Amino acid sequence: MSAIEPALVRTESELEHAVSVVSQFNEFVIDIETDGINPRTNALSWVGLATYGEVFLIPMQHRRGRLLREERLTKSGKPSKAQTPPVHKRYYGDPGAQLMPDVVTAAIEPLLFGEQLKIGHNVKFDMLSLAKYYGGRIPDGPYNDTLVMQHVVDENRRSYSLKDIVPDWLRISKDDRKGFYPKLGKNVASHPIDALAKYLAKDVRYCWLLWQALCDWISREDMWDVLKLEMDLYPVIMRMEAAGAYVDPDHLDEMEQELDLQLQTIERDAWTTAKVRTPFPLTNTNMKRDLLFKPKAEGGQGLKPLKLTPKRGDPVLDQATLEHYADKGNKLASLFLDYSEKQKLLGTYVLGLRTRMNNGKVHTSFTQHAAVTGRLSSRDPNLQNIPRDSNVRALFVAPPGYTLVVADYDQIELRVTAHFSLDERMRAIFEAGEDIHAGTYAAIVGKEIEDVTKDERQIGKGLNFAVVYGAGPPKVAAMSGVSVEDAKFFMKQYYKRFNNIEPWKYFVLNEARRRGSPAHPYLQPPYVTTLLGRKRRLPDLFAREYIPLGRAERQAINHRVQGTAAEIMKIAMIRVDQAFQDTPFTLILTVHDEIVSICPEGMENEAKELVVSALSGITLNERPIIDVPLVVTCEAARRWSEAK
DNA sequence: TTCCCCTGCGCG
DNA sequence: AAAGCGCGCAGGGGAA
Repeated sequence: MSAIEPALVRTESELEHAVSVVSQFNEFVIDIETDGINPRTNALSWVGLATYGEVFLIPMQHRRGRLLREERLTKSGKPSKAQTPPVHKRYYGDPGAQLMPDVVTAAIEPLLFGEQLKIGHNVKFDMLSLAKYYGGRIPDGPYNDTLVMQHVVDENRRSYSLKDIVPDWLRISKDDRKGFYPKLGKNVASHPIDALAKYLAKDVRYCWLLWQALCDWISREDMWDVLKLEMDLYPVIMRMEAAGAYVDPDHLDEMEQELDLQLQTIERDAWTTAKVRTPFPLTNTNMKRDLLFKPKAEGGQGLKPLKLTPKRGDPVLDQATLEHYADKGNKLASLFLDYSEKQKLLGTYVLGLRTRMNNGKVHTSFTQHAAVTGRLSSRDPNLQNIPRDSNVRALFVAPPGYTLVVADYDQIELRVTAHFSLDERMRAIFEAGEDIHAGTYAAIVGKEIEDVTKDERQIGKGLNFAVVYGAGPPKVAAMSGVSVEDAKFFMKQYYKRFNNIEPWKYFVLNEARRRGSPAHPYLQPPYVTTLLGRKRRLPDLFAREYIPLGRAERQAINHRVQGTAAEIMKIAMIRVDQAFQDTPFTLILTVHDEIVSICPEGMENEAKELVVSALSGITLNERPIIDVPLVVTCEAARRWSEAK
């Protein structure tokens, strides 16, 4: 490929030209640079655009021109001729004429808010950052995110950064990669304007080429339905991230103080127990190690290390070790354990939330490229693993004047299983609207569902988990509270009674293997699909050893079920978003089989009705999406913890 | 200092 | 014979 000559857009007429060229095409790549990673607070510093054969780079208020001269200083401050003195001073030229961000954002508005396809690598970040310049308006679709596209065609990659993907596409050898995509520091403003232009030109140009290659590949893989769902969901996710989740600030303060106090108490208690003269923080691992494992004569507890670190031979201080000695009655070990538990609650959830708060809200990122099955994931902060029975969930509240509306699917994965397996007995339980776990137990022992006890229902639950996750007798036994022998018996009965489940599993696995080539398990891997055709490629379905083989088989079955459930929820989210247009209702969170919205106080019933019908009335080709009823529970609550 | 891997634990 | 899927984050430990 020929070298890219970055044409900098510095004047209004150049800007007008750039926009008019880009607007002639149906699609374009956009990539922006900012001074920070928080889209709600960062400032725009560069816009890069690419389309058929064209690249435009628009710097704004970039202060460093070309690098004129480097001065190397010794520590004493004197100029030095030595080869690599540690301190540099650099002199830069005039960066030249540039446009103001307001002028640029106004000019590109028709590109963003028009009908053209907007392409970018994680373009969500760019749009959320730009929304500030349009009074918070987030450009609606159509979008193509090359990050999501890459994940659709190859879900098993470790990295999805442009820097790692593009060289694969262009077949750049390992040795040439460093020079091919030079690493620029995070701080955009610190680089000379020409260096940054060169870098950004590569980014937008390669993103454009990547998009073209990915379009072909998605066609080849026949996965446009999957991509369409992801890209229809894209603006919905952006709106959710922008809306954010409200956190009760007073409650957060209270919890922080309470945990602080508890930590201090534990710390003081530990100092007394250890009989130390000088207080030390209970985060100090070396100190804790000494106190537990040094002989009593040296002020320690004289415990025997359970295992040692491989390199230095220090005693390991992990949870298992601490628990071992805490169980034996060592007070210090149990105090250390208590401390780390509270520390985790305080650090991960309380302070973790606090540092990410913005005007009373936290704005998570939902990623579409993290889960191999196609589930969404949530990060920075992760709002999908908030503890259920601690007080943390109660921190999430509706804003003043609003109520939370929380809806979730009942047993969606088992309903999907019933749909795919065509198991009549399993479907009958759902058709009759009965409790699946109790119904499962009743079916295998042949008793009435009304007579199933709580303990027996637990056995049914364990068996149902075993179906979806592929758990073996020991796990089923542990979950059901029965012996391994009994678990084996129940499982055997289960597959006898629900007699289509096992054949269905074998069918899915055989179908997957037929799609692959045993001779080339990586070039042409076996794969399983979801309802819409999302693939999970599993080379290990051809493994000869039973551990990886067994794992791959469990992953295969689980993919079809979990991935399809995820698709149903994604369609539901799009429908909720549509139903919420021109209403005061807002979708704010999703946790796999649950969605959380807010609505003005007093409008709960209307909101609930919209949500329930959006979730339960999903069709595909004018038929219900699965042949098993979708049951939704929905309730209004002041705090997230108060729902269900 | 920064990055990577591992373990443990929170959720569905 | 043995057999739990999918995530993200914090902390420990080691490598660069």
